[in-house]
Amino acid sequence: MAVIRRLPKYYRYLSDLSDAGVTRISSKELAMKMGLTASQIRQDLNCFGGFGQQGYGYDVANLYSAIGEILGVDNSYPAVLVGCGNLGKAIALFVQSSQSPFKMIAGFDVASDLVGTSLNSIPILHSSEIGSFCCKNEIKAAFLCLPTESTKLVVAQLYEKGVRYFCNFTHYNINIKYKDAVVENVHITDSLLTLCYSMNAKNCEENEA
Amino acid sequence: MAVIRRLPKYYRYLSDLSDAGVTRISSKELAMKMGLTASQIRQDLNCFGGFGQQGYGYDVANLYSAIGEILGVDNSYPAVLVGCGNLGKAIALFVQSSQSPFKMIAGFDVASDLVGTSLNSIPILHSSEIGSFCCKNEIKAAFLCLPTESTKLVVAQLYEKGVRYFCNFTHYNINIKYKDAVVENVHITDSLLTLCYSMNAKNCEENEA
DNA sequence: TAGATTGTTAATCGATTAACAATC
DNA sequence: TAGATTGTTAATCGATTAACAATC
Repeated sequence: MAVIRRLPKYYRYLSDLSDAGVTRISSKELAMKMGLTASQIRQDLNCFGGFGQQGYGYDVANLYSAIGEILGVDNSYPAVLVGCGNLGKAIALFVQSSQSPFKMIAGFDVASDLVGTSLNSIPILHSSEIGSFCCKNEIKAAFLCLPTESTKLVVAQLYEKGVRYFCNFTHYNINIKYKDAVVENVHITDSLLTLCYSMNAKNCEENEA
Repeated sequence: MAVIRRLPKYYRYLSDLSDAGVTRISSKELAMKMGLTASQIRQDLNCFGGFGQQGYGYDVANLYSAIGEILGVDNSYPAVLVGCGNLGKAIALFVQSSQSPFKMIAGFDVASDLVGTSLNSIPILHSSEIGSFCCKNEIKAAFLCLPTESTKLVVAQLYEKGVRYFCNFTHYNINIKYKDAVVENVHITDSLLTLCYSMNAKNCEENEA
């Protein structure tokens, strides 16, 4: 649902507003800040209940905590990182630093110079231990930052042990085989090529003129 | 347009098929592999011309190179990286390694222990030089991997020197102020919270039962 | 009371799916 | 010719926008 994908954005903007000391905001103002329409914001927020007040607007602190609760930001789901290269490292630090709803409790890799070391206090184990580790620790979520070629096998192991939530930076399409897996794909290559398309289209325009 | 966002995906899958030695494919088969409908694929591809052949399907090599041309993958746009921390580093290597349409020619940072070093042969300069560097090298595209707080100022400098294409990993909303900037936002925090929402929603379901 | 702004319904728009004639 | 599969049109679905009555 498109609304749900916008909730984290609302949450971010409300956090900023709150930090800036703003206590109330109208859908119109928020729309301008976010680049949406006021109508859409009212429609979106009403999916989850009447948070606003006619003639007044929305109470920033109220709305912020309400959306936080809908998203479940106060959770601390234990998660694992598979692939501890540059991207994996960045993601791990990312997950640890911001008040994230995930707690990275282990990293996995096959590189012998990484196994046994740690990533900002997260231990890096050998990938052969993924299955037993996830089983023992009742892991539900995994971050996949490994090469696409190795992903199929890793996902099979994770799924078998009950992992159903994936933040997937690889190009392996998890949902084809595992219909009930919940997957957030982050395909940086696709963003790159989309940007490239725009530059290319612009070029063509200019050449025509 | 939704179709354009799918082009990079088609391109990826066709590349894989080509590597696997597949020479032709029907919309039906491709749909299954990609998790789309055959109808959608035919509709999408027809936006750019009749690449298929009735009764036969699509020629993989043909379609691959046609989409590559539409995307403009053979370009090599010079680009800069702003923010050379863990994420920036991962992105830089990313852009360099895969046959990417961008060529990262410089990185910028304010950290004195980074300035003067290099990132896989890309020189890291001090952020104060961004403007003059981009001007001199006619840079059109920038990758933003710096803290959100510093981004406003950096974008102002880049925009002033003619940069109009941004791959933005920060939470600064470029298009609010710069309407004609073309921006690909990659908001990992949002993906994280969306995933969290799903886990949370599942939990609630279970508690109700 | 008057002004502001929401909640909510209706209208519009765009994207996806279904169907089928065209054609290889 | 018969079978397969596209190109393309029409139908459906969902999401966005506009409008306005309700109400603080």
